[in-house]
Amino acid sequence: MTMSKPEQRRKAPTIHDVAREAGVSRGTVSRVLNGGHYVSPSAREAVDSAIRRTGYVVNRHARSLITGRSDSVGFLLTEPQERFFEDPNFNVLLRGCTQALAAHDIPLLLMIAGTEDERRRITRYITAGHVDGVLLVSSHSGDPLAARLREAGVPLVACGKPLGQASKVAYVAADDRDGARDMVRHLLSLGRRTVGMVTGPLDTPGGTERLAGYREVLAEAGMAADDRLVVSGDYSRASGEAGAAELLGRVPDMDALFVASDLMAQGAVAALQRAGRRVPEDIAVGGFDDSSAALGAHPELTTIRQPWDRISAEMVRVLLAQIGGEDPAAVILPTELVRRGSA
Amino acid sequence: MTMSKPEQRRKAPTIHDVAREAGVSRGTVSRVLNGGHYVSPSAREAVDSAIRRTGYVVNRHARSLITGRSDSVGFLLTEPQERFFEDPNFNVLLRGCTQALAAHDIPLLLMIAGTEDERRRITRYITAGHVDGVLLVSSHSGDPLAARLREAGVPLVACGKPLGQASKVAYVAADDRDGARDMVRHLLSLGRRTVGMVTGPLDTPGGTERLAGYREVLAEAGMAADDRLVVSGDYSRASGEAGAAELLGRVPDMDALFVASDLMAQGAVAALQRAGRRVPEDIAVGGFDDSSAALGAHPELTTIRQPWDRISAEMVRVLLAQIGGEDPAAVILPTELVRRGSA
DNA sequence: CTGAAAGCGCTTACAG
DNA sequence: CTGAAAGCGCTTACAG
Repeated sequence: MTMSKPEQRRKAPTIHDVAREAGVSRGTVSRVLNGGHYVSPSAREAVDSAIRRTGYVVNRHARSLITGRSDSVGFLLTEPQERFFEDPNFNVLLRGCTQALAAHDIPLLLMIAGTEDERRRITRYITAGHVDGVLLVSSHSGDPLAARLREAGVPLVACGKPLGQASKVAYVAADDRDGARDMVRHLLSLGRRTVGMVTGPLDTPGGTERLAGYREVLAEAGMAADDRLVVSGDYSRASGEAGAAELLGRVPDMDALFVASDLMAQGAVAALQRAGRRVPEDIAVGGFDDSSAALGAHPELTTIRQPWDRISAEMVRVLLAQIGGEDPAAVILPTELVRRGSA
Repeated sequence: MTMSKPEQRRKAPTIHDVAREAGVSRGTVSRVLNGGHYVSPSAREAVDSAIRRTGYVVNRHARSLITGRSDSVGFLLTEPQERFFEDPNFNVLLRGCTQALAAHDIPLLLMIAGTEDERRRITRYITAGHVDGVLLVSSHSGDPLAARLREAGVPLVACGKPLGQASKVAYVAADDRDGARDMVRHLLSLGRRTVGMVTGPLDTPGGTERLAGYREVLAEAGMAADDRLVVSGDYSRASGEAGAAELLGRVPDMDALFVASDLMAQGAVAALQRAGRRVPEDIAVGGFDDSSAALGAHPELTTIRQPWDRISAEMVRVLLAQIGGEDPAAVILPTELVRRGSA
């Protein structure tokens, strides 16, 4: 009559077992669990030891039921999924947020809102209080979800400045404009004089700000703005290829190209090489992100590093602060030029 | 005296409000919520309507407290993180699992166990019952986490066959060996005669099975096994580059190369080209995965498609079945040859 | 500093 | 089919 199955999940010890073991009341155990205020050193010690002996782990459901908090956070993706999941930045951000939350013992719930149906379901889930706050990844403006969640009073922090929003949404972003300036200055410092650009989507901050930085530096340098040198992409590799080919057709003597993401730049390099141009000899190419795509290009990309580790850490910090009652805040982080083979 | 802040989170309606509104008892509302058994049509209708009017959403914490289930699932990554987050397959798998679970209204908790500390914390969290089951992504054998969770009786399904485990672990995998056979046959059908291979890590099923398939086909074709033609990688792009360079040094007249992942194959193509070889004219290259890395290579990779959509859907199905009391099951899914420019 | 007690919002036998 | 009641495991005023 031995058990042949894997060990049954035994009934877990409760606060009651710990209290009995420690010779105190359940209230005292709870106080120890919640910061140890108003507990004598001896009681605290007895409880700590009883917790170790019993292997007690708090039942989060019971706790949440009474506190009204879930002690969990949602990571919400509202971009059309294909693009984001193709984007190497996404992984870094997701990992960073997961680990920053883990340090606070807070689980991350991954939510993907691609369709209107999913948006509805997720909105209901979130506003029902199943998460305490939301890390929002959605670079496009006019996202209805952000507005709905704001109205419902859900603590929220966006990755990148939400363009269309009332200014009250907290966000964390790299300094896109400054990064773009650094890259274009670098291209000019190489002696290049005809600098094209493939932008990101112009309804995103990365799209408009990086373009603005590009224009500022050209203006500083006394170069006339030339719209033929600018084309828009959508952050996909394919749009980088198409954009570079288009520009080459318009301005064959272009000798430098600033591409607003590494993945697009990877595509751009391939298109330029296919057209017989050598990178960087004939045309220097600068990317943006310093994502893994920068190493997948040949030559490897000179690019602008976005500090994703810090971005994710700050997103979590700002969100937890809001959950704790502080006001929304905006955080802008500096970028850095990374030189490799392409420019 | 108007409110200037975003709308306060009002107190959510409870089952009690619904009962009052519908003119029934709380027990009846609960029965409607849990499948509607033993409820008269009229009562059910009254409850449904009351739920709509009040905007009631069940409080999952209260439910979980009594049912003992969390109605959530963990997605656990135990690979050293760098490699996985570099792997484009990961995104597809994670998205697929999230969406398959969402269809059941079950949230996915993302867990990353890179260090021993994290492993301990996560084990405690899971065995405390905070998730009902675990989707495990860990290609290496001898992962202590899988064993610990099995012993604790936690429903579990692995992505890929767990090599070192007792046979009792459920898993879902593509048919690695068969896919490798298809690729090598394809290379031979092109008239190539000196076929090298860069394998995956040999403590993973993808590593050993794809190598076994390669050897089988060469043996079938009556070709002598030649260890100089085989080198091991670790699924990183860099290891693909190094592997291809190494093989070229050993066997300069190699005219085909099978690489056990697209990301490694991307690196291999770059290394071959750097060595002055044309792909596919001088040397045909076949990858494995049909991940986004296949499109990032130039030429684009001929590869073996792993059916990630089906893999993730099956992982979720098998896990939910286990949570529902069924025995662990293994599912093997067929692969498919995808022809592109590299072979 | 500590204990006894109320209560969070549900589900589920138990009677009827 | 339905209601009244117990109870899941916690936290938090309230007295002392």
